[in-house]
Amino acid sequence: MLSCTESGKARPVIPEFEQGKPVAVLTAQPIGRLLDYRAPEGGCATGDFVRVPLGPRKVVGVVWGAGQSALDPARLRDVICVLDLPPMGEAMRTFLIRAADYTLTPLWAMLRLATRAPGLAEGPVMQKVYRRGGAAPARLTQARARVLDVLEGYGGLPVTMGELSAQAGVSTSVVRGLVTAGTVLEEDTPRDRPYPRLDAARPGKPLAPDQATAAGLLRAAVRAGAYGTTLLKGVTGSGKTEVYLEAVAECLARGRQVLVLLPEIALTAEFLTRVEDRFAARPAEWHSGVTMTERRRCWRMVGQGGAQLVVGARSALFLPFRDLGLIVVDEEHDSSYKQEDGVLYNARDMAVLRASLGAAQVVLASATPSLESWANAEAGKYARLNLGARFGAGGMPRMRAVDMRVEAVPPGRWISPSLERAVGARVRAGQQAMLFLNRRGYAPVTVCRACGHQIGCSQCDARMVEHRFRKRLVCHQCGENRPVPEACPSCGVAGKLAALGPGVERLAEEAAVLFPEARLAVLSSDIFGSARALKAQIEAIAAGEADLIIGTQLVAKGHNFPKLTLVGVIDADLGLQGSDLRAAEHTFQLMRQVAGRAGRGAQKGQALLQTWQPDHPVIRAILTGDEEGFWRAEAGQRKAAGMPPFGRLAGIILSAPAPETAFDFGTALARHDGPLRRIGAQVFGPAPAPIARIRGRHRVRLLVKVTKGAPLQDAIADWLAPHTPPAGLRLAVDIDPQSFL
DNA sequence: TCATTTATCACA
DNA sequence: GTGATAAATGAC
Repeated sequence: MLSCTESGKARPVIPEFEQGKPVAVLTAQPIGRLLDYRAPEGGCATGDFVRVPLGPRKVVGVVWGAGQSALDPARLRDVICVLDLPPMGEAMRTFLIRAADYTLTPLWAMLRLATRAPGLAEGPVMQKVYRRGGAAPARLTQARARVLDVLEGYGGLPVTMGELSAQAGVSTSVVRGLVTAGTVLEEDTPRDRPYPRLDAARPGKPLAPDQATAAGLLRAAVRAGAYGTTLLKGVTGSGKTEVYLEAVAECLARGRQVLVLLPEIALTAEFLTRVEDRFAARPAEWHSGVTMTERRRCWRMVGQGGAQLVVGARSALFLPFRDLGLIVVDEEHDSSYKQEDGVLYNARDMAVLRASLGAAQVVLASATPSLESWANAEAGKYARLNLGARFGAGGMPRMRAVDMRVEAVPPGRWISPSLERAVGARVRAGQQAMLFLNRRGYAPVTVCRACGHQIGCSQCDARMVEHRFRKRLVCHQCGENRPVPEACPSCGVAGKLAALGPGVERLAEEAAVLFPEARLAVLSSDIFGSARALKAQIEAIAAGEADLIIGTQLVAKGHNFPKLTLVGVIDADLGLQGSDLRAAEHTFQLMRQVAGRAGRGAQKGQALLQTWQPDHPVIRAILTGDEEGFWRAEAGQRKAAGMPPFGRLAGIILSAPAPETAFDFGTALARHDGPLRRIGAQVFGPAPAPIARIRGRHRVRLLVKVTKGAPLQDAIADWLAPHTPPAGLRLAVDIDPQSFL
């Protein structure tokens, strides 16, 4: 049904824009301006979702204000109708405008993020449901009795035809017959049903004293009903989740909505169960994995107030919340909060923006906060709460470096004798051990021993990584893959290709030889086809169905393995190398998290870090656990260099099929840097972007660096405005880039 | 985004 | 000139 339905919702008697008056409409189409239409019958108002004609098509838009075009109003086309959706409020419109300005993204692209749900233009879809009626059946056959039994089991709740007939094991005609007889009632209900109420009054788990204090402060902040951001820092296992669930409870009790952002879909399942335990019902879910129907339900219910709590990925920030009182950003340091394709935004920063416009609270939770958040807390912009105590006898694991310079590790092997002994001991004692290596596949490099050629990707500049499990060479940048060749593609000599360096698959091979009696489990994102398979594997491991876990990055994220007592980091130096300023921060966070996996149960955990540079400041900070010292040292270095968070950066990424196109345009931009110099900004580049070639497109990057507080976005807009990119060249501005040289 | 218009090019 | 195809354009 395509009609714009009337749900009988009362519209004001005198509309803001009466029929025929010109109104400006924003659509999600790539048009750099608002389009004017005439208000429809019954009029419309600012914020209304409308359906408008655009060329030969009909699209969804939002009334943005009074018409402004110089066109003769009589020649404007009519708004087709006002959609039966709650209008977009002032706060949400401001949020979209401010987010667009901040990220230098066109407003229409922001609206697209905010309307990414199917069937917005459609009226509520109805569904037939059945329940027990009054009249007794004239004839009670066996089949009919089974239907009534099933209905009895639902205790008066309505059931769908599909469910009813399947459960009773009868055909639909049996139910039909009962409907005609009046024994079963048929009713229409909207398909998009509200989510079950969460019981905010339900008491939570008992809290340790420091948890209770933190929870109390968060509750008070929520109760105040004003904007504020709190950095909730607590080591792994310190009970951060319980603490912020108290703030969630407070917010729900006050009748305001809550959004909890998680960095990974894989983490939602576990979190949903925790919410169910705490509030006796499951919340709404929003991420790329949910079905279209569920998406529509979620979007609509969030807007109507039929969803109190949404658990989701970063894009959930753009849902049409009616009254959002609290946003929790869990694992706030996680780099996946930064969208790196399409609209470039950082969900953590956008959460703060949205909250500040809607008098909401933000809780940034992490064991290893980002330097940005740490600095904001130091500067007094964010409140800061620390959770120290840790449940169980564990405590933070004992950490020790394994100095690879003195260990005798034969070539082609990566597990040092010290680590081997430690793992062997744990496995024999019936405990779990984990080997961590942040490299997927079998070997990162495949080289020809005859000519020295390294097999690279034909589309990117990356090297192809051998995946022996899949018997293919895979490019980790673009996903291109092909079978492992017999002969070298460069010199044609057969049988001389050799795998260099370790990947998790190869590590698993080595471990299988060293610990033949141990049950191995390899956790790598590319081995599992689906999130469900991965989840099943994680649960099996947690239940103790493996002795030795070998994993990548994936294992560092919030999974709980109670029997795990030893973590061995194969190459702690990975990530320290290279000139990325954030490398130290990332390594620190990753190692601390991995180490935090060990000993969450009753056993004391241990972490061994294999390193070639045990004196490196980051490694030392990890080992001594001197976090504050690490942050302070890192902050000092950044400050001295004028780098984020003490200075600001923007990346300009130019991509084109031919490298010269991008380079020439970049050079032209760099030469005309007047608007940037006016605010004291410097331009660096053009240089090949961190990923210099993706899917056949060459990427070049310029970096703009400026002191904090300068009007960076305005200057960049002025700077870019006079330059028209040549055909085939794409330009993207990345404010606050995640990685910089 | 997408349908339509306009420019471009190889070839007769 | 013809037709096919690629690039450019405008949408109220």
